Amino acid sequence: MARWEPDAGGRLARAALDLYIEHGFERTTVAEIAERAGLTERTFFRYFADKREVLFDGSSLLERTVVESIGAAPDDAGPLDAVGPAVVRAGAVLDERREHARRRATVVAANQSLQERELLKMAALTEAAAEALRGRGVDDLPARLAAATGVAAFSAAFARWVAQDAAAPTPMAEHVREALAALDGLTAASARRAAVV
Amino acid sequence: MARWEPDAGGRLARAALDLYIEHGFERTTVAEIAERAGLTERTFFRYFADKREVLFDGSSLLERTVVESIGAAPDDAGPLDAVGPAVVRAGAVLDERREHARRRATVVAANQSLQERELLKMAALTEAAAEALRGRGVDDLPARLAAATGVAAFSAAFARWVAQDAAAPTPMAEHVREALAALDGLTAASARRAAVV
DNA sequence: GCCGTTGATGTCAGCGCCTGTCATCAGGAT
DNA sequence: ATCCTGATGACAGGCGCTGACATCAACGGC
Repeated sequence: MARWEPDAGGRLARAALDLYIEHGFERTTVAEIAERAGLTERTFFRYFADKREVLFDGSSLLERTVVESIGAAPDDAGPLDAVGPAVVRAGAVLDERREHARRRATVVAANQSLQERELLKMAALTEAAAEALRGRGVDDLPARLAAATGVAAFSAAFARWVAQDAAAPTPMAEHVREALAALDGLTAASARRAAVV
Repeated sequence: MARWEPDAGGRLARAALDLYIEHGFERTTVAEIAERAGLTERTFFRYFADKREVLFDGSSLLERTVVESIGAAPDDAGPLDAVGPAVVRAGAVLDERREHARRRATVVAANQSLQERELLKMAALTEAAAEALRGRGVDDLPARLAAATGVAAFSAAFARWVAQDAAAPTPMAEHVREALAALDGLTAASARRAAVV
């Protein structure tokens, strides 16, 4: 027989999300989370670096997905052509956990310090994508910019995916494709204008 | 005669930056900052929301510059054509305070929580730019994307501006122009590829 | 000139986040 | 049987940050 109840980290993460939704992030103490999970505050901090990080367990999966997808792009694909499908695949990952992702998003949207942490995760995702592009021989500056552009499309798509309130919501992956298409439209308009002038 | 020494906020901000550089952000307490400024800890928190915010006093100036510049763009300018010059002007603002900006950047680069705050300010800048674009009649999605793209160019330029270590450094505004040019190159390559396929 | 108001600052108490350190103790290895 | 390992608990303490109240020079109306 196991000495302790299994999956302490998972129990903590679930208790935290539930309490953040019930009472709000700031009005929830780490001691309360630990108590609901049947553990102590000290143990919480052995599993998660801080009170915010408990909501960001899945971000490494997004990062892996994007990096692998960039690596799997055809050799002759340009930076943007490698990043686009990668963020679409990342969007599909969120579709698989739609309910959890949306619950989590409502909590994050209600608290500035959580938004900061989310931005840091997006920045890490951007940096990982840029590194994957450099690994394909892309120069530093275009790699940074292509990565940032792709993540911007992902983020804009995420905002709209979360905001929609339909019975049959449009999948996140589709939102990402729309954002990428809008991006194409933007640059095409700019290029046309430059050509005219 | 004034009852107190003038410019309490400025004294606090200078003391904070100096101490963050001397001892590091985490190893500096708010009480130490206040003491150096000849004030108390409680007064520090009357001027700045938290220990990090004291480094981000100038961000509202960047935001105003970008918003005004977008508003001043020709009526027929596309979203990207309005955002590009705006972030170049924002870059010029940093050039005017080069030494301060670089000292500040080294502190921020050394601490994760400061990077989070910086990302939040960049997100606020992005949102302000998007709002300015919507005010020009641009739809929500392209406004978000154009704003994010411009800020991405600004951020990439900033990273390279800070990293350079030359006697006669390239101005930030020039770095921003290069980043915008690289963006054009990226999208042009992608469009060419799309045309071939 | 008196006096009430104003506003920047000080003082104090306290909560919650987070960390370092040591103790505990069931299960596995030798 | 003994030792070791690793997850957990217990405790103390520092620091960030907040609320509440006190202080007191300057200012303005009278």
